[in-house]
Parts: sequence; C-alpha cells; structure tokens
Amino acid sequence: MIDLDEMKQLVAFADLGTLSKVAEEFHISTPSITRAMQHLEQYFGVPLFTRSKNKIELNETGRLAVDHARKLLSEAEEAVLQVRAFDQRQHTIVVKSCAPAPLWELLPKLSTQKPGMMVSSAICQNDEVLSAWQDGLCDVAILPFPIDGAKPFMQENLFVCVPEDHELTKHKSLTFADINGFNFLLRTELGFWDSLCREKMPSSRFLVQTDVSVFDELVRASSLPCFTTDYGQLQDGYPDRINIPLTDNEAHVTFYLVRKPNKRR
Amino acid sequence: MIDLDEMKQLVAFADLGTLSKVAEEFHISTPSITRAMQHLEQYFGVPLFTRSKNKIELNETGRLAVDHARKLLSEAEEAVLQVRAFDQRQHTIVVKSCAPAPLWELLPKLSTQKPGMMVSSAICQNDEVLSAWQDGLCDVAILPFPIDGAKPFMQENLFVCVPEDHELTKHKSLTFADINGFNFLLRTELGFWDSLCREKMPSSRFLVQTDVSVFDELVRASSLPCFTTDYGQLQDGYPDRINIPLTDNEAHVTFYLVRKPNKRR
DNA sequence: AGGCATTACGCTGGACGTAAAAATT
DNA sequence: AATTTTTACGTCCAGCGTAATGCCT
Repeated sequence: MIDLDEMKQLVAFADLGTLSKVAEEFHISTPSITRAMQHLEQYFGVPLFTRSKNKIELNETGRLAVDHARKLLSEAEEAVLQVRAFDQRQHTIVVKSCAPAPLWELLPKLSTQKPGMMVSSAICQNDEVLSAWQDGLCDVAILPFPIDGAKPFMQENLFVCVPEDHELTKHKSLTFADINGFNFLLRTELGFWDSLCREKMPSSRFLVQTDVSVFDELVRASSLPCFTTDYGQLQDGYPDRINIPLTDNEAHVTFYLVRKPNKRR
Repeated sequence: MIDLDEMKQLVAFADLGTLSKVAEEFHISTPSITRAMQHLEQYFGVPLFTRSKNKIELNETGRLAVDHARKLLSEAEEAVLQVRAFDQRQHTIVVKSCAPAPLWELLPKLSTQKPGMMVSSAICQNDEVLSAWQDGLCDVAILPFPIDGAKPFMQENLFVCVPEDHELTKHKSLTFADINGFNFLLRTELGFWDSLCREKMPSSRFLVQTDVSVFDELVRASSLPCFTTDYGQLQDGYPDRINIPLTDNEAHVTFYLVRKPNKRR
C-alpha cells in the first residue's frame, strides 16, 4: 500500500522545488529522499519526474499525483482527528444550560457521580439548548420549561439589587414594568436571563461586564441597580445593597433537566 | 504519518473478527498482526479495542476508525488508478471518427509518425465526435463537414452494390430516392453512414451484421443489395456484384480532420 | 566553487517469525 | 484438545547516513 510519509515528502518537493530542501525540511539525508521518490514512482508504476543529470522536476503526471497526495494527506489527518475527537466525546458529558445557576448545582454532582468523565458545559439561549438536545449534541440539557423526558431540577427567583439609598427601595416588591427604563449592570453568560431582561425591559440599557471581579467592583462603586437571585448569591449578597423581589411569573423559574440514557456497549 | 497497510489489516480484522484470521489472510504471523494493531492504536492515541485475556474486539471508537480506514483505502487506491490512467492518456492518441474509412487511412500513418504512442480509436455519430472534441476528450476528430481548425482529409463516395441479375442493374446511377424501400445488408460500426442511410431511406429495412466474415458470407449468399465505397473495398469488390454510383450530394463525402496542437511542457 | 541528484557501501534498529505462556471454549 | 492473544527473544534485512561521483550554473 502507498506510503503516506513518502506522499508527504512528494508534496514537500512540489512546494520546495529541490530534493535537498526536502531533505533539510525533514531532517534526513538527500540519498534518503532520492530513494523515497524512486520508491514512490515505482509504486505508481509510471514516471512522475523528468530527470536531468543534476536536476529533477515533476512532470504533468507527477503534478497530478501531488494533487492527490495533498487530498489524501489532509483526509488522513482529518480522520485521525475525528477518531480522537470521538474518543474524547465518549469520555465527556456535554451539558447545555439556559442559565448559570443550574450548572453550579449540577457540575459538582456530575464530577463525583461520574468519576473519570470530563464535563463540558455551556450556557446559551433556550433555543440553542433545545436544538443541541434534539440533535443529540449534548448529554444533559437544562431549560426553564418542561420538555419530553425532563424532570424539575431546581427553582430560582429573580431579585432587583439596589443601593440602600436608591429610589426603588421604597417598594417592597417590584415588577418588570416598574423597573423598565432603569439602567442596569449585567453580567455576561446569563443564558436566557439576558434575553428575558431585554425583552421585559425594552426601555432599559444594560452595562454588560464579563469579568466577575470587575463586575463586583462596579456594583460596589456605582449606584446602578443589578440583579440577584435566591440561589447562592443572595445569602452573601452585596453589603449596602437591598434585594427586592420581582413578582412577575417570569421571575420565578423552575429549571427542568433532561439527560440521555446511559449508553451501554 | 498513518500506515495504510496497518489500516488495511484493521479493516480485515473488522471483517474477519479475529487476529488469527487476519494473520492467515495476510500470510503473516499472529504476533505481527498483534503488534500492528497496537502500533495503530498508539498512533491514534486512543483505545480502539476492548481486550480480554484471549479475546480482542473493536470498541465504538475502533469501529469509527474502521469506517475512516475503508474510506481512506479506497481513495488511496483510486488515486493511484487515476494517476496511472493519466499517464496512460499521456501516451495515447485518442481518435474519434464519424466513419471507418478515414481510420483505415489515418491509423497506419499515426503509428509510424508517433512511435511509442498508443492509438485509441472509436467510430461514432457526428454529434458524439463533435462533443468529444469540444470537451477535449480526443486528440483527433474526423467529421464529414468542416469545423474550426479542421482540414480536408480525404473523400469517399458511396455506391450501391447489387448482384449482376438484380433489377437495379438497369440503372447506370442511382439516388437514395430510387433505392428507398429496398432492404439492405448493413455492417455495424459505420458511424454517420448508418444514420445517413436510415434518414435517406426511411422505408428500407437494414439487416445489421457485426461480424465481417459473416457479413461477407451473407453478401455472397444472398441477393440483397449492400453498400460499398470507392475507398479500399471498391477495387477488390465482391465478384458477381456490380457497384452503381449514388449521385446525391450526401453520397459524396469529404472528411475533415482536426487535431490538438502537440502539448509541449 | 558551490549546489544538486544519484550511486556505492557499511551499519543499525526495527520488524519479522519461532517459541512459549496463559486463558477461553 | 484446540483456538486465541500476547510476551520474550533471536535473527535479519530494509532503510538510514556517510562518502564519493558527476553534472550544472
């Protein structure tokens, strides 16, 4: 069968022009590359080169062979990458969540329940989570509404978080309509929360900040309202700030979790 | 780079089920095939097999690798075949002619003028000759009408060939209209002559015969008219038969020949 | 004179097969 | 008992590099 290493050298010769350069490139001697090209030519059974006394060039057939070589090599490398990726995938649990909080809850559990498994998680919009699940691209999907096979996983309630001297503190509770128009500090990677906020508060502007520590700094330093929830962050919320519950139905979310049945084989 | 011989053995293992069978198939020892699979697995960097004490099986990743192996192998073999075919094509002159006579004239000349070249010739209809020429699929095209770059090559005139006692012998010359309705013996591989006859003599039936000697036998044994031309066959025509010239313009054909410019490189 | 392709030749490491072990049917 | 996989080990030759040749610019 054809030797892909020799094919690689053939392609290198097409690119570099002389056997000496190829030898240098591959850290082998010139006789070695000469022999390799002779061997390749012998395998094809047809001349690939025009040879002068101290000059060797590709002929037209040789150039065709180079084209095929390039294709074969890239496909061979692609095949190896795909096999490796498949193996990797066999040992990873891919989680797609519509929000960060369920991941804080789920990931530690997964790590202990499935030792030796990689866990790959991503936060994205509802439709992305859903299509990834339907296309079989993830093993666990977390959505803010039930789908076939899903079980309730946890609840989360949204709060507005404002400085103590903020005008909104006069309210004991709020609705999205109340706070529409205020500008908010917002984090990235919030999944469906992000689009929910923009949808419910079309008149508001959101100052988005990716870096967690920078975000915290901004919250402390500014008087802009932000959001918190009753999962995790509420108990150790920001000092000097007050959390006001939102009463809209959309602010009370039950997350549903579906997981693929364990593949046996 | 990945070893296609090992890939071949991997595919064979997928097909045969045991390493022993593969060893037998490839006429090598079992330790050799064991090592090959270990080496392949090591190259991929991921497990391809599930191993028991005296049992080895492909795992799911391995089966994927086999799929890729099959594809790679067939593509590699296809590449070699294409390169060889291309080389073959480099050393052959492909001739497409609309009629047999020009080939009798041309092929001997080509053989002597282009020593070391294969000559591949085919007789086909005008439109096939033309499209093959336009698509660059032939080096020489011979047609009964001039096209761009073509030169007149030879002339051929059609005769009706009838037994001496045939009713048509009373004519010194004929037209297609005169003989329309008579049934004819006809050979195959006549190119455009065939379709010309059927077009000009729609009421006639043609008894087609491929084998030359059988055709000659039929001409001698029957009283059915047939055709001859002034190229070659007329001088040593059939004894006991008379050749009557056809006066239609279509019966006087000038063949035009185009050839690709010699490719230099 | 320097760069290039190729041949000649000696050496070595990798690949092969034999033998053997261990386990399963 | 027969089959299968794998390890151990000795052998051998395919492929490597060095040296040298011949040629061209």
